[in-house]
Amino acid sequence: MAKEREARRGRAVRGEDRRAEILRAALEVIAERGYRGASLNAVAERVGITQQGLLHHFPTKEALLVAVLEARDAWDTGGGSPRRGEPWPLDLYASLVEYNAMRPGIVQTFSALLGESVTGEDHPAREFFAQRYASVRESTAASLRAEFGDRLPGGRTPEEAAPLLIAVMDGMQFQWLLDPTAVDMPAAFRTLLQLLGRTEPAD
Amino acid sequence: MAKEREARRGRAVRGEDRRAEILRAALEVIAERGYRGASLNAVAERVGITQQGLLHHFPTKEALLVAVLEARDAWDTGGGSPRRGEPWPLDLYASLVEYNAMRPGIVQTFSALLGESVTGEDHPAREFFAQRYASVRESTAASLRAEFGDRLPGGRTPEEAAPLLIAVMDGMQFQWLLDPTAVDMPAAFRTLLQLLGRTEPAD
DNA sequence: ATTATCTATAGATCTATAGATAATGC
DNA sequence: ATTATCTATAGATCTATAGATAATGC
Repeated sequence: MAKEREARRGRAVRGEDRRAEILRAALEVIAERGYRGASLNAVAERVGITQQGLLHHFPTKEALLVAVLEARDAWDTGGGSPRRGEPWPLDLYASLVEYNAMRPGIVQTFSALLGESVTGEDHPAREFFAQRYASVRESTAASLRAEFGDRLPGGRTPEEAAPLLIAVMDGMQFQWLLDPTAVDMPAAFRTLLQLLGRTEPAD
Repeated sequence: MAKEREARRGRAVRGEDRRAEILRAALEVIAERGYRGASLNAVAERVGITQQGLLHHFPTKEALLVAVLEARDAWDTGGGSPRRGEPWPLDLYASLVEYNAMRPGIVQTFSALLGESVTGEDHPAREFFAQRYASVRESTAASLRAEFGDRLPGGRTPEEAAPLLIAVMDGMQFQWLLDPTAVDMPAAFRTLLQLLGRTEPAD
């Protein structure tokens, strides 16, 4: 095991590369055991260094979690942030759901962190998620308003509909993680969009 | 602290009473720290006994969790199980959401456990939630079918709509726990029910 | 006699600090 | 000189077992 350590090879992995490796490993371990259950040692082992070696790159366990959360933020708003500039078209939300349906690892990590974050005011992910949901509700409402105006065809305001859309995404993720064959996340999302957007009942 | 222990008082708390006290304390501690983060000692302290005293009533930490899960099951299907006999009327689901909106502690405990349960095949709550959701999807679909027949007014099947309703409940709970002022759980649920049930758009 | 608790403690972890050693980049 | 890792280890916990003591119910 120790023989495989990077330092033994041609050259040690430096700076940003190593950090990225550690973040990927942390994401995996958190998916499997949650943040509280994820030991620094388990993450380090997966990278092939010691737990103390890991702490050279991230001085505390909490710093590592914060970096994971920030990486996700950059990652899934990477193509273009819904926070600045024009609101995303609703189609893009549907694509994101389809994208997530192919990435159980990421979905599992963030569902686990979301669940943990509600335990106690002091959980290090709590503030992150509270702000994230506020921001996502806002940008979703903006997208709905851009598409439909101040009232959706069914009579709802964008601010009423936005939390519903987000709740369906999150709720479906849990059902899907527990039994991927039981539910169809993208279909559920499209159904809700269609219910919100239609004026006349389907035939 | 030690002076307050039950054994010092007139008579020790016996059997079922003590078990109920421990379950209530465990529910609280899990809400605050999750299952992995909940130490037996923290639970025992809240009851006023030692950690070893607690293990007399529940031989392992996992046994305690199982008992908490079973208590919940009995608790919220207590008035009449949706699994046997007639399907619940949809109004009752709406009432349950309103009921939950008054009980952040319970909601927080089970949201935290749901989040943890998706981490790893071996999490002791995983099987519980997998079966629970299968069962709840089934009984919700049955309720929708009893109300609307094989197609809802909007054209959805009960089996399509049921996971959506459940997802909205769960997803809204997370948004609500992170910021109770930001969302209205019962209103969101009623909105979705109305969208699913209506034939004509609202005026 | 049984049930409820306690003290003592084994045996695993876990995070983090201290300080040494080795590799890299000027 | 700086960066990356390692060994050693302190100091907290945590779950669970063993065995003693006290209270309760016949």
